[in-house]
Amino acid sequence: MTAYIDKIGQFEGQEVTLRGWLHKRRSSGKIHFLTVRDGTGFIQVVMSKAAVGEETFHRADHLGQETSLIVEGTVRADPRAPGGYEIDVDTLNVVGESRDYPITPKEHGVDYLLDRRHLWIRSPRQQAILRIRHVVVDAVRDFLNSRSFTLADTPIFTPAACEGTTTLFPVQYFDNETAYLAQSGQLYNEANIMALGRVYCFGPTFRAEKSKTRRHLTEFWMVEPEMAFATLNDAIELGEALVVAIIARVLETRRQELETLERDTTSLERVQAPFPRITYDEAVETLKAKGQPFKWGSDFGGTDETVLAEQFDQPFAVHRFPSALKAFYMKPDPDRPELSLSVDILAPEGYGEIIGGGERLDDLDELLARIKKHGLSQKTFEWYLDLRRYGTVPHSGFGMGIERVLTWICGLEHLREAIPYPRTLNRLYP
RNA sequence: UCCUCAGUAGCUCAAUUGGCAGAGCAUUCGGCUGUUAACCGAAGGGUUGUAGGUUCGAGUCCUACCUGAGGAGCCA
Repeated sequence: MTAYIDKIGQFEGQEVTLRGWLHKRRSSGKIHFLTVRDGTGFIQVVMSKAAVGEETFHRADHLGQETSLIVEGTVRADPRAPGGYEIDVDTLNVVGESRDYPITPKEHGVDYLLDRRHLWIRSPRQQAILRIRHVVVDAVRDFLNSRSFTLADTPIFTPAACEGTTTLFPVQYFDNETAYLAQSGQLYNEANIMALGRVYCFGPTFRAEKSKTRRHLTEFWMVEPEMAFATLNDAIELGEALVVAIIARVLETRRQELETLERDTTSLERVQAPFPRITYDEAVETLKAKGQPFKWGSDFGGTDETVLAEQFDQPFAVHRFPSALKAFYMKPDPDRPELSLSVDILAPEGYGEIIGGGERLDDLDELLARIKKHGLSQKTFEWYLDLRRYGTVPHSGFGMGIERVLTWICGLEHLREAIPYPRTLNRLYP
């Protein structure tokens, strides 16, 4: 009977076949302790010379870390085992040898590990992160699907900048025209809601910023919901509910992984809607009161975000940023046109911005003026302008960075651990 | 692009004021029937990132370059 470690308790007292990899080996003269992992968990396999005989026992003398193997043995409950069970082995077969595995139980540097990311993901900590990532993605999709959102994927090759400010990756392939890798599905989402009402796109996003910080990747995953007939407030409420749903699902199903990561979950337990909300103006006042040198009209730096986050013990929303700070499609506040109907949701504990969005400009003439003012080509945006010509409606949405959310949930030091194969300024391998 | 820091054994690091280049882990060999970062004993393992310079003598000081990290700007 083939068994998997996460469900091994069902087989107590029974003979099972376990297929996996040798994680670690400890040995005495007449007993081997093999920690085996099979992709679902870790378990200690005990091999005594008396039970298996001289030949099998000596075959296990030199098993290297990460040797793939098939063991047959009896499941036994043991209070000494971290998972509650051990396996007393009868037979052991090596599937693939492994000599001089480069990632040892000792600590390694970041660059060394990233060069071996294809192996690093085998370690317990990285497995835990990737499992939680899966649950986050799953929770996002379930949440949006259950609220009548339709997944409508947006293109990766795009003809121009969605947001003029950031840098794009050019691709030379299409005749007479440079294509760029998408940095947002935003504009296409706006077309899609006019067909489907509520939509989201969920895929990789590319930013050619020369960012060298623990908060940036050049390729990252973003979910972007967009709603027709929706205000800034609707977008904030959706964002809150989404974050709450993700945290609840992770706490519900991935306790063990959070423990592996030694994540103190008390701050996650506190997360509930509604989040504290402050205006940009209030945020500036707070920063000044806390002695930060900050001028109205500039964007928050990393330190500013941390100082603001210290005021709250859960995620919080900052809304109504100056229009000059935000993309051309952001709708101005009717009461104060110098402000935009925009929102950022920031994670607590200094993890920074996880959501950015707002209400979109739905008036044709105003949008035309913005495009001119930003020096963008009207021709490129004709299709986007059509959305204002044929039955425009107020609409809102946001983007949420999956790795940023995961970094916060897992309490990671670096964003690059939150994605299987991180792409940063200087990294394209493996 | 700018600022700061780092680069020594396969890995993580040490090396006092410029004076014999070392430890732990990993590997190999030996020992051990309850280990779980196992332990005990032994062995092998080095062009100190690269190229110059100062000096009787450079891992250490100087110059340039390479690579990486953290941060700024920008953003999710």
